[in-house]
Amino acid sequence: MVSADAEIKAALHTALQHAQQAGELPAGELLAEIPLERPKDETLGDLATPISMQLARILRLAPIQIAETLVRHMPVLESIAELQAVRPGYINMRYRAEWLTNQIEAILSAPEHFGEVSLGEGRSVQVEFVSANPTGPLHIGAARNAVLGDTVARVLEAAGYRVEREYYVNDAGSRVRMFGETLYARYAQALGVDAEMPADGYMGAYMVEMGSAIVAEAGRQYLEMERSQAVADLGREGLRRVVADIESDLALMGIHYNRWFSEASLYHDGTYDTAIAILERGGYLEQHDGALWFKASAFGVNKDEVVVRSDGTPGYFASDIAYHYDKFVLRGFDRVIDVWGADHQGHVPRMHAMLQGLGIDPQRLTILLYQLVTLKRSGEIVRLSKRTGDIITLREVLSEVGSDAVRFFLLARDANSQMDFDLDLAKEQSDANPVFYVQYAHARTCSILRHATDIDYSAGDLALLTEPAEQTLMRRMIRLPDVVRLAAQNLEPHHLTYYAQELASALHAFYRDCRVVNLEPGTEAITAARLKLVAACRIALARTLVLMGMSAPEVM
RNA sequence: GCCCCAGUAGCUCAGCGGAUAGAGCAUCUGCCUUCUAAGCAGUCGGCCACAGGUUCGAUUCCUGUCUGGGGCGCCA
Repeated sequence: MVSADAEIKAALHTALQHAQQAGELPAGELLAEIPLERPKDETLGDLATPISMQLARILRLAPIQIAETLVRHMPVLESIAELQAVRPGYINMRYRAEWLTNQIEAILSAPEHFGEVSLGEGRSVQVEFVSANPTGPLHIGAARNAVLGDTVARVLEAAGYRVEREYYVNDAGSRVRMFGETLYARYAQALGVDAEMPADGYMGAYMVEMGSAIVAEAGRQYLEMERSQAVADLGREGLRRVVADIESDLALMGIHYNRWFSEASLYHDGTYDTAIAILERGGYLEQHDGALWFKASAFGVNKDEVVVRSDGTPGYFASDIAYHYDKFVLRGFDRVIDVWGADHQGHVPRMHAMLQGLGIDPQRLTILLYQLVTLKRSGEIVRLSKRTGDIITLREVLSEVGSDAVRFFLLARDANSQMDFDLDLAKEQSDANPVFYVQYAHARTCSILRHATDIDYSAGDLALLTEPAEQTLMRRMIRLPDVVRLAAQNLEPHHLTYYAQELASALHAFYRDCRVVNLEPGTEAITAARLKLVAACRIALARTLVLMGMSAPEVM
């Protein structure tokens, strides 16, 4: 699809040069970047540039005078029909009708690609998200991570990146041992043995259930082997089950990973040793107080970080070093995005320092932080704790609220802003819910098209669509690529939710103002044109919903 | 004490240095014999937390203050 923006910016540049050569504008430095914006008020125009205001000081002329001069020198454009210099000094522009309808035709000729932009140019990016400890079911707090990560991945795919989704399975370390101990106790209890729960064990009911389930399948065999062996084996078996549950929970939200990466594998295949040796060679490791430290202070970070504890076991940072060495060096991703809750925010500088220590450009790693979600039920904040078992699981919420609503709600806010997720509200909101508003618009387009199954509208002439509602709808539709670009550039998928509502709104207004399927004689041409528009709009709505990971129902 | 995020309509929140600051919900008022009323139209509602600064121009950038959340472990 032709980029109107690029064409216009180039033309403004040309106009400026011509005006200067003609002596109508004084010589002066040109702006590095030509600003182009979409007026908030759609009646002002489709695009506008405040360039004259920025040039006013450099050229020592009134903005409006510069704007008028530039308009006179603008070359003829494929995308723009009229230019107008107005009030403070804006140049407002309106799309050429033919260009606009061509964009709509383009949607119909490549439906599955509508909204795609070439930003990534085939570069590879790994998005690692959720990665919650596999010691219990996912709780609702993980959902924001899941939605953010998966939607960023979808947006980046649409923006031309080669994307891989990954879940980092923390299957090494002390928590996993504790998990095994807990499961051993629950397993033994299920067999009537009076086993004691470890002091810091996982108290949730799911451990009890898992203990019983393993008894049902495997009998007493773990009681008959050596205890430490049984704890290890049960831990591994329990982990396998929890990971399987996590996988199916996320699948319920349409989230599928390319890879489930084992933390423990980093220590078995030599990755850890290799990565640590690089830091050692660089002189970034230091032994003191019985532990091995990474000298983040060598990179201007205020605190060092423990790599190997004084008891000889590697800490989580040791794994992070090896894991990111694997991501960047062994697998060679151009970019990596780690999605983290804001409670881990303090570690970001040390992650970048560590990459520098490994000789990797830290700019290749983006740590996408999101503020934590507080969960409300009946107006009260619900505390979350895996240890006490007082949790609300993602699965519960999904069955109560549904994947589409969970995704939309969690996506609709900037990751940087805190949010309350009110369970009662999410459940109650059925018809007043923006989720249904958008999906209903899609269902409505399908409904219209069902009424026209006998009509061949392939030759419909979009030039006939001159009603304001038709014009507005077309303009909203072709904005999707801009939204994708914005969301991909800033890693801000929440823009999609606002766009979706605006697009749906335009469709509903069109439905009110313009009768589509009309069987009266003499209306064939306009009916065909409108059907074509509706068909294209259905694609735009469906693509938007798909980008948000939501379903696009044909009937509601 | 130091670091990070936020403070915009009654509520939940958008707003990439530019025009009269927007949406949904809530309030109030209209609109279904015609392609789905899960819809549409209208109404009410704002010292953009506060104080300075930079700028032709600040809700947006900078500094400080206040308020809320998160962090400052040989936890992850």
